[in-house]
Amino acid sequence: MSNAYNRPDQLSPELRKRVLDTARRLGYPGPDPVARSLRTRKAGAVGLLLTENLSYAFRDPAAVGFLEGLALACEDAGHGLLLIPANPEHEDVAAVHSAGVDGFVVYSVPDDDPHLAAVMERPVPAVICDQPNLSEVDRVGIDDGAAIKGLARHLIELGHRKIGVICMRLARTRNDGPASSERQVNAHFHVQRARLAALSEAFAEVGVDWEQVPVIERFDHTPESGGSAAAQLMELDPEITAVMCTSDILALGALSEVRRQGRRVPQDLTITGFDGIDDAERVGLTTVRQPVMEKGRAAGRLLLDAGESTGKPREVVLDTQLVPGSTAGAPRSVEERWFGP
Amino acid sequence: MSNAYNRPDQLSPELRKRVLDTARRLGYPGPDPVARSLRTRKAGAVGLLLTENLSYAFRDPAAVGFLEGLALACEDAGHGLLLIPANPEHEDVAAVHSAGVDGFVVYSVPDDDPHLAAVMERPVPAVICDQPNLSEVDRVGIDDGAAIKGLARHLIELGHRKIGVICMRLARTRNDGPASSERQVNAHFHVQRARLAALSEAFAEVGVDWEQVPVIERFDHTPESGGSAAAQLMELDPEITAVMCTSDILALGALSEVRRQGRRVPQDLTITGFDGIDDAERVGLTTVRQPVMEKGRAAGRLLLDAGESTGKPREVVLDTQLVPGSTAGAPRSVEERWFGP
DNA sequence: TGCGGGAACCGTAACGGTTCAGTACGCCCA
DNA sequence: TGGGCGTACTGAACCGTTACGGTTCCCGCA
Repeated sequence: MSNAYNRPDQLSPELRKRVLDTARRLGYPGPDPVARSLRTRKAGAVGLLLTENLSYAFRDPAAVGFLEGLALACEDAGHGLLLIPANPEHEDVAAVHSAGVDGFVVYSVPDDDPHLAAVMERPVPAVICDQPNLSEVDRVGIDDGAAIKGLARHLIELGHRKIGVICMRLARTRNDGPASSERQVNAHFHVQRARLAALSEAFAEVGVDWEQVPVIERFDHTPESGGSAAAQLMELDPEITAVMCTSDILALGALSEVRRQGRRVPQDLTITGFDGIDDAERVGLTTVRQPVMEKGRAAGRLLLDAGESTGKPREVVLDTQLVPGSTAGAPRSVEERWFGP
Repeated sequence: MSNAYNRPDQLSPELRKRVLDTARRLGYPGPDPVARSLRTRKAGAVGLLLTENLSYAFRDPAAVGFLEGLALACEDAGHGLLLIPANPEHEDVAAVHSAGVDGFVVYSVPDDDPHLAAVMERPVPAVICDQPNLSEVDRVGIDDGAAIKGLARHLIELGHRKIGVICMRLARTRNDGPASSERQVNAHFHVQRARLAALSEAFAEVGVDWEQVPVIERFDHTPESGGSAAAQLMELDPEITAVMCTSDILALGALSEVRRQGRRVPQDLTITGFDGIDDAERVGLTTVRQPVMEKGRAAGRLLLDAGESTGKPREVVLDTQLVPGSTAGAPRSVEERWFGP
């Protein structure tokens, strides 16, 4: 029976035909994939866990790019891609437990996420993308620190010393407003933590005290968040000459809010992003491009490649690229700001 | 054992704790989801079949919107969403056979797609979105004919009588160029067939002979395709005053090609799209908006709602909306075109 | 003390396929 | 003619779980 479907060469064509005909006559719908999976211990699918509502993943261009790459890798290997419904609000891990997959890709979740813990308990391989940075799991990411340091040095060369920062959520608890340096250091999102730490280092090199640099945190990753954060930042410290955002989405929001207030970019204020999404490049945002699609593909390949033998976890670090757009320029002195150039 | 994990109320907390402790000590990783699925006959996942490479789905904004809605519906029901690797080039339906899912959503595939046939053979429910229009399966879609007729009447009122059409692929075989009316009528993509038929009807009402209307088909659904098709159309019949495209992606490509050639839109040429994607509304394209996200959500709900009892298939038809943008205007007469207004 | 009844617990039979050992049979050659 | 061999096919065990019915145990009541 099994042979008739799966190994045509193992039995005579005539018998095979007879078996198949009979099966059809009896209304047999073909081998049950679940039973097969049970026996062969292969599900033919990869699970994807992300920290946000599933629908969010389709709104964020960076996430969509990642998904595209991952889907590509899965397709190449003939595997399905199972999106796991892990609502960050309900701590319901059942979906992770009941996912019939050969492995997990974990995309950008906080290090204390219960869903992540559930994934780690499952006896299947996992690859973590971006964050968290667990030492015992395969990982794909970029050098967040080096990437944003390049951007920081760019602004420093332009002459900026008084900056403000807008960052994404630092923990699972909502905190829309200034992020204390303690909160920054203890952030549960490794990527944000690394970027902030790198910024602090870069500016320390030119004598800027990080404690004096306002860092505004936003829970929701939307342009609106970026806009309101920019407003808050300018009110908090009108002296700042540059706003560095840890994502393009936030930066685009900030850009439009700043312009709405009548300030010119970059003459009055410099704004930078991070990611290199299409819309950012379209409007000329100064940012860092990271290969989001390639990241997804690398994650998929890492998971599906048999080379699981080596004891220590593998790590793929992809290159990034500084994109000098038109939203960064030299800061104007205070005199210039008041009396013109 | 099973009870300890799944029905805490069926046994004393003390025993439950003992069982769980022992299980942990023995390195038991928790119930196996595949075995559970086999026993309970529930996979907790919905399969999605689309006609294109998986990665395409993440490039087309309309498809992304659909995915978002579908993911939302799945999430609400606690189901996963399995993207099935159905490469349209290889006719390998194994992936459909080995998908452990409770049902399928089929999105916009040709009526002769072997993957679709494989889905129909599986003893699980299915919902078809957009196309094809099989009589025995639940369906979600829009009234393509009525929608594009509205657009056609809009152009007719403006005075257009000589139009050209750019449409998406009509069959699984590549045909980049004019589509004979026979090919139009026999198109394997119901949506395209319906739209072309409706256009022909609408223009017949004002005495336009459809045989004289050039219809350019493009296999790839990209702006580049739209651009080259527009060029071909203008060369084929320089007299046309309007280009109607069956998608926004094609229309945006056509728009930029037409402008590149130095013609003004809508003064020299009217261009229309279909779908209502963000970019289209951003540039003011005259088009028809369809609720893509809602479509995904409706498909998911239809599949997951238990109301499977009724004998005949259910059908959800969503509303569309004419979006009069700035790319449609009154045609200029031949004199005007040559000698100015 | 005996009995009814309910709660707690346990054993076992599917679920549907794959795999592999084992059997039957035909054929060749000594 | 009989032994050996290879091929075609069959049957049974196993994958890990859940559902279900049976058994035990304990308590209350007559």
